[in-house]
Amino acid sequence: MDISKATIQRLPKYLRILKQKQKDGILNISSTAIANELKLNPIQVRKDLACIYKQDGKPGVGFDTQKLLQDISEFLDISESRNILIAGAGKLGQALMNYTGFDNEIDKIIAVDNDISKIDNKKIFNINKLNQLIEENNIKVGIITVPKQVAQETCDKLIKAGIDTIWNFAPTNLKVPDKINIKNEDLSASLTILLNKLKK
Amino acid sequence: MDISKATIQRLPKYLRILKQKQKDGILNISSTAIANELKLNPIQVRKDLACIYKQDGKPGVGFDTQKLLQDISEFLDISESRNILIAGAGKLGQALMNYTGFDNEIDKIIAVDNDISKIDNKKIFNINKLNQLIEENNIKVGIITVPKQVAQETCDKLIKAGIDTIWNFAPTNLKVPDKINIKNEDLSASLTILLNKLKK
DNA sequence: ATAATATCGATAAAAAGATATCGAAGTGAT
DNA sequence: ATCACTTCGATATCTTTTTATCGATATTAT
Repeated sequence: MDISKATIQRLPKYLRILKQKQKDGILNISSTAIANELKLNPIQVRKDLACIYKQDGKPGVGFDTQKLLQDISEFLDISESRNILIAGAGKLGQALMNYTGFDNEIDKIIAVDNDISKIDNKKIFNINKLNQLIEENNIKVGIITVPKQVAQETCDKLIKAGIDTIWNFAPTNLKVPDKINIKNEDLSASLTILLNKLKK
Repeated sequence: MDISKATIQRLPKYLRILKQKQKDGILNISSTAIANELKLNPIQVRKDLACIYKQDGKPGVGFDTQKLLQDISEFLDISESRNILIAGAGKLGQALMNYTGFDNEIDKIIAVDNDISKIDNKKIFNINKLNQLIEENNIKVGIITVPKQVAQETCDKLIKAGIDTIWNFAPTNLKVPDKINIKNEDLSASLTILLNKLKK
């Protein structure tokens, strides 16, 4: 079966809830309970879960918290390359480096910058070591948090160095070859949606 | 006509392109051109635009850059409350304060924090002035960038102070009353989608 | 003037996503 | 043991979103 984009996007949310439940010692959880926490429809939750779990839920009981957690984790666990490079160790770059929500998706996260004062040689490195860092750590995924004026050239450098998946936070639309996987994160678009709800 | 969420989300992207085109002195732009830049379908672009423009595009020519820009700007311009408060002046909070992509959505953006060393009384204020700041600036929209451990209590404070729209960046699912407009920004979910593409 | 090309809007079709229905299975109280 | 309740999965329906088709209009080159 094909798993939809919408579903994939909800999986980390389920995972977060399951971890909390497990911590609380709750052995089983129903689709209704998950749905309530996320303000979703229980049927939707069941359908999502049906795509990935190995063991069915039990009628009247729900899902085994531990096993479901395991199944989602396994699905989300991208073995190929879990190291990430951030280009730009400014406020946003450092915020993402310290972000506590990525524990399921990432092993190691490092940054490069051209401002020498930011370099600590532990997690932030000189940008001239870009190629070396990418190769040594087998990095495939890059996050761009540089100012928009230099975003495109930074992007080009990353691609040249072997990165094939890019998450761009600069407010500009980057152009990449077709084979490159890119997401232009548009905070402005997200805010617009939110404000538009307010309007009504 | 009802305008879809998906459409609203694309409008800021169109706006960004139109601004660039105007800067470049390009008087007309076709749906195809816009679509190419964003890797979208031209039909979709036309349909989106049809929802909001006041003047039609011309067959064979395209849309008047200036007028289209104006129409989208007007649509996105939420007059009611364009001032925003950020709770938490850490790396992420400060990054959002300085984010250059919000020019269309926001007039004024200020932050509060409990760490006195961060307070400059210009854009970052003591959290105990929260109620006063929200009232004086007629703020309706709050962004949460505090650590997840204190996110829920921060959220509650904001709502009590009169905020009715919340954008949460802490990696936790906040609970709010039904009347409150909330978006739990899930960076982890976004990254998951990206990595999942990589997998294939 | 004519033909080739680009573009539009309106309507129709297809695809994706969310929700409803229903029979079956498990739990817990009486 | 029975009954009321919860929950499941499968299938069907409905809604939203995207893409295709088509006739009409403007531009450009010949």
